[in-house]
Formats: sequence, structure tokens, C-alpha cells
Amino acid sequence: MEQLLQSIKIAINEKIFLKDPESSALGKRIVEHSILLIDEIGFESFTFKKLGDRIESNESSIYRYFENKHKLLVYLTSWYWGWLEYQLVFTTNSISNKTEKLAKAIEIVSRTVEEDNAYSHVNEVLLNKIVINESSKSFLTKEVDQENKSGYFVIYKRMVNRLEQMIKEVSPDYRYSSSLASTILESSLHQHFLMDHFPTLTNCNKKHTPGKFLADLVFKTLNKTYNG
Amino acid sequence: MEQLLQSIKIAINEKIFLKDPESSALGKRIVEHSILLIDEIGFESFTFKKLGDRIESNESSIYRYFENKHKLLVYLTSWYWGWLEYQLVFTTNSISNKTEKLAKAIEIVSRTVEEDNAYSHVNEVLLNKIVINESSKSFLTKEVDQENKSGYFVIYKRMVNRLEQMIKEVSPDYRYSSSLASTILESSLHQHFLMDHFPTLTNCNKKHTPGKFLADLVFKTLNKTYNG
DNA sequence: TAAAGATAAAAGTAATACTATTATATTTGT
DNA sequence: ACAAATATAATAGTATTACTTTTATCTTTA
Repeated sequence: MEQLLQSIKIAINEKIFLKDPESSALGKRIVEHSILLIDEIGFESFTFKKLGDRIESNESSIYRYFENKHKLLVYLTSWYWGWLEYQLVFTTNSISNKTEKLAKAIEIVSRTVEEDNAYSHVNEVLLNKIVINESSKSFLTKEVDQENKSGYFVIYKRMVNRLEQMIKEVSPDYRYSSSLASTILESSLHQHFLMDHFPTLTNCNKKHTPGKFLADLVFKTLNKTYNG
Repeated sequence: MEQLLQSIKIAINEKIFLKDPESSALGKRIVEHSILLIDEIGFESFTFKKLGDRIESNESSIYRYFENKHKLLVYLTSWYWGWLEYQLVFTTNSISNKTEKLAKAIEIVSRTVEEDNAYSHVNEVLLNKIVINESSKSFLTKEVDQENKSGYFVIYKRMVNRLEQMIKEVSPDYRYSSSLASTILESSLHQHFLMDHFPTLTNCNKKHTPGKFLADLVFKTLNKTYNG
């Protein structure tokens, strides 16, 4: 699988960037070090000036790739969802049992991310942390409707739709398939956040993972017994 | 109830403000108009200078009440959860049937807020919109652990705990009571957000409210039939 | 009615979030 | 191999933000 992924490029809506960061060494350094720096100091404190210093390049050169730091965050989260979507599709594709397929999907989208060496300039473990801590800020803005129209969030929406379809395959009569699908993704991120910062607000831990909580929730809701 | 509430003050952790905004006319104007202005232009664009212009007061006077706009947001969301907690406790207190009590609680925390004239300087309808659109930003920061230690989020945590207790009353053996409780609150806000901006990612609408989705989810998960 | 406390006005500072210009590399097409 | 095209770096500049400080004035209240 790693060999296979090596040649796959995550396709991101071109409106999100001014110049494709995958198209040059500088672009890749921008992506690589923005992940490290945002993880380190948080999105609020992150600036293109600091990133420029870090990669020994100039602030203005970064502006040639991304209009502002908000678009960079949209890019990074899109990349993450695209990467996760690939794993989801690849892993569940061959599973014919519908219940088992949905169970696997829940596991994939909610598990703690482990190193993936397929993309040398992206640290997926840190990117997952960024998605947990910062990604809400990419859509909780006054510009969300306009950016949604421009297709900034297509990959995320496709992820929700894939989960929704799997839910429908398991329980065609369930009324809230898309709400449940969006709740799986959102709650997964939230439970991971609570594990790190508000442990009294969650029962999840290394043993009882967010994935197990969500599998239990989903299959009871869909009236299917499943012993994952 | 309105008469009763009139005399109740929502108690907010004193570390969140420099001077209690409830203690003066200017303080109340700050709260009142910050809600209107944040709703209007969003938290990112909101500044104390703009608020000062709006209330015909000075930027530096606002700084006497709140250290920065982040603390003001923490204050507003705390106020909201305190207000909602009061409604929750008041409304569910007299219900002896445990299932019915939990059902009512879910309804209270997930319903669309309607006007409440008890607090003249707070527009609860707009504050609810702010909580949906901006409140995540109050804890998705690098300072969250330190602020949590200082008690900035106690009211929210108490809300989750109240829901958790109600869940335990209904199903003592359910393993994920606090995860489910935190999911109810988080998912409720998220489903309202999706209704407004990503209608394809939710089945919720005026008829099939987030409250109905969540009640269905919770009672199936807890193996209780309830026809709300 | 004097003193204390609150608010307003003005000015200043460092940093942010950019834009514009020009110079210097680097790549590529012939 | 070399000119042209393109990318990057360096520098400077602007408007705004997020404050702090100082001083003046206004309002309570003891």
C-alpha cells in the first residue's frame, strides 16, 4: 500500500492556493513547516513571517502560494481529508459485508493517526493533531457560505457522503443518515480533543477509544448488533 | 418563571473579567453590544475599537472590563451555558420519570433559542447564534489547559456532568455516559450549524430538529424506547 | 464638598497582515 | 550554451490591530 500511495497525489481545489505548493521545493517546504509550526505555536500565533524565518525564505514568497493563513489552513485540512478518504476507500473497498464495512469505516476515520511515510513532506501525525485542534476554524467564519460555493470543502463533504451511503446500506430506513455521518466525524475529533484537555468529559482513553464509543453508538442506533 | 429569573444573576468565574460587567451601566452596554457586533461581523473582525465606536465609549474603557476579546468570548459563552443550565435544572427538576427527564433535557439543550426578556441587556437568540458559530474558538487554543485550571469552563463542564448523571439514571451500565453527554451538546451545536451552512450534511430541519435526531440516537443507544 | 473612583481622550508602541518594487537566482526552450 | 522566462529574495512601505500609558474630566459617596 505504501508503494501504491507513493504515486498518488491528493487533489485539492485549485482555488484554495495561488500556486500549487506540490509544484516546487519551496511549496513543499511551506507545507511541511507550516504543519510543524502550527502544531508548535497554534494557529492564532502562526504568521507567514515566522514561517518565512523558519524555512529561511521570505514572507512575500509564501504569499505567492497562499493568499493568507486561513487559506493555508483550508489547504491543510483538505489535504488531510483527502488522505483519509483514500485510506477509507482503499481499506473498505473489498469488504462485502455491509455491517463490517461500516465498522471498518468508523475505525479508520476515528483512530489515532500513525506515521505514514508515503508523503515525505507531510507529517500526518501532527496534521491529525492540527485537524483536531484547529480545523473548526476553517469553516466557523463569516465567509463560509461563499467559500463553500467555491468548493473549498468538497473533500470533507464527500467523506460525510461516503459514510452516509454506508449507513444507508446497513439501514435503508434510518431517517438521519447524513446527520449521523456528520456526527461520526465531528464527534471523533471532539472526543480526541477531550481526551487531551478535558478527560472528565469523556470515557475515552487508549483502551476505550473514540472508535469503540462511536461503533457502539452507531450500531445500537441502527439496531444492528456488532461485536467489533 | 420570567419573574423568578429576573432576580437571578448568572454567576461567572471572576477570573474571566477585570471588572464585573454586571456592576455598571457601561459594563452592561459592553455585553449587550458585543453580542450584536460579533453576530454582525464575526469574532475575527470584531475589535474593542469598533465596539467602542458602537457604544460611543472608548476602547481603553472596555479594556478595564476585559483583558482582550478572547476573554470576552469566554465570558459570553459562560453566560450562555449558565443561562441554559438554569433552564435545564428549572424545567427538569420536577420530573420523576428518568427517561422523560433525560428526554426533556435533550430538548432543552438542543432547541432553537427563543426570546427571553428576563435579561434586558442580553439577546439570547443572537447569543445562541454566537455560541453555535464562535464558541469552539474559546477552547481551541494553546492556552486551554491553563484556562481550564483557572476554572474558565466550569459551567460548561457542569452542564455535561448534569447530562451524564441523567444518562446514568436511565442506564447505569452504559459505559460511555460522559462521552455521550459531551456528544449531545457538541452535536447539537454542530447540527444547527450544518442546517444553516451545509444542508446536505444533515437531515435536520424545522420539522426534524436536532433535538429529535439526538433523542432518537440517545434512547436507541441506551436501549430505551421513547416516543418523544 | 473633598476625595475616591470611573470614564474619556489622546498619544504611543510593537506586531500583524498584507502589497509593491526591484534585484538576483534558477530553470527551460532553442 | 545562452537568452528569455520564471521563481525567489530582499527591502520598504501601509493600514490596522491589540494593546499600554498618561492625563483630564466627570460622577459618586462618605
